[in-house]
Amino acid sequence: MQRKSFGKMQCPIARGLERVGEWWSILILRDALHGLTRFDQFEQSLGIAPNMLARRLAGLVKAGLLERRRYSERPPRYEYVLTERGRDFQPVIVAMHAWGNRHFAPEGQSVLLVNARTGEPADPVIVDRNSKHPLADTEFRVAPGPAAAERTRRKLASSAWGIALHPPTIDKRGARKRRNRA
Amino acid sequence: MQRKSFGKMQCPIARGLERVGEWWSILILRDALHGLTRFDQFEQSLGIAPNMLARRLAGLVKAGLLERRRYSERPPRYEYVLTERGRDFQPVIVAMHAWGNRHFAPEGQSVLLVNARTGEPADPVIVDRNSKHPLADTEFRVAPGPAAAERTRRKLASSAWGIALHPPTIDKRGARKRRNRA
DNA sequence: AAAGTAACTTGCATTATAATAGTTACTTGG
DNA sequence: CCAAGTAACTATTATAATGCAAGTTACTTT
Repeated sequence: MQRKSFGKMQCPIARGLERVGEWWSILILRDALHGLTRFDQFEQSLGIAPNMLARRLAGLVKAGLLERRRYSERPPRYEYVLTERGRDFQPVIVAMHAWGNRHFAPEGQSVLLVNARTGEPADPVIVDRNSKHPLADTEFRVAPGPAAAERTRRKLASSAWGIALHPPTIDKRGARKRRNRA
Repeated sequence: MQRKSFGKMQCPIARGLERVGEWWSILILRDALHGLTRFDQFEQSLGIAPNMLARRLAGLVKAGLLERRRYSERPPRYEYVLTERGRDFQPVIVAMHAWGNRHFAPEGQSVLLVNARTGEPADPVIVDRNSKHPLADTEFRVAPGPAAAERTRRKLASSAWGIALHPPTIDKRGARKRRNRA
């Protein structure tokens, strides 16, 4: 069956995933952000089959994250360089990096983010650019924007949507009378 | 063919993707972070087929991002609540949100992140917790950590790895003599 | 002239995803 | 007390996505 498309949902996360949500895509972007540009560099770094790599690179080019450009006329040779859109993906990579290190590195960290000058390890947090407050917990929530459709507004209005971390989900039915037992 | 596993790579991003990199998983986490907990809530919100949802929820439980717990004995009913590991995924969601809004909302933003008190729109940036400097450009780079294997060290040592944004990829071959033309 | 390199494409097997329908175990309304 | 409803799934069957291996093109190097 054809994979269901996220592209027509209004959610920006869904729209983004439509472009980078396939297997390999994010790892390719990781390598591109680390400076790789050539087909065989990606191939070696990832251990990916060439047909898959070709397909993913074409997809990322089509989505506007990479630009395919010829760096040699004869023989024809191409490289893949990040566009602004691709470079803007960096915060996602950094956030993934931090999360992965925190939760899936039981033997200790293998790849660190460090300050380029001092060499000291960095500890990435997301903050609001203006208030400088960390974007966590209950301080921030999602709200319908100017382009939100009616359906989107209803959805945002419904549940306890406050980027609710662990809302108390006590259900009446569970606690209620359990008469006909035995 | 069995999908190639990222779980044994040392990269924290790859390890994370092993857990959340499949179609739907990140959208499920988005909804969970917004307070959804029940099977049918996810089903409606996402428009996902129930078999897919069941598989993904089971996967996220197994990966330790969600906890499946009974909230009603008779009839047996279950809800899915985020674990700490799942809640820690929030920065990735927020970063994706910002990126998606910036690049894939040509009609204007539909879902905004706002300050819960003031209602003002937030502008998420990743900074280093200590230095407060934005983790972008050339200020930060990746480095091998204490648990890095030899292979990982070599890989990190090779390319221009500085989270290089747009390194000048001038190739000698392209510029070099093109003798036997015509 | 043979081997190497870069960037792919083709063919075919195996998995994953999806829509739909069915199942279990109750609760509720009339 | 019986039909309809609700919550949380499983089973079936189709189409697409993924993967490995091998082949191709067009040169460059030894």
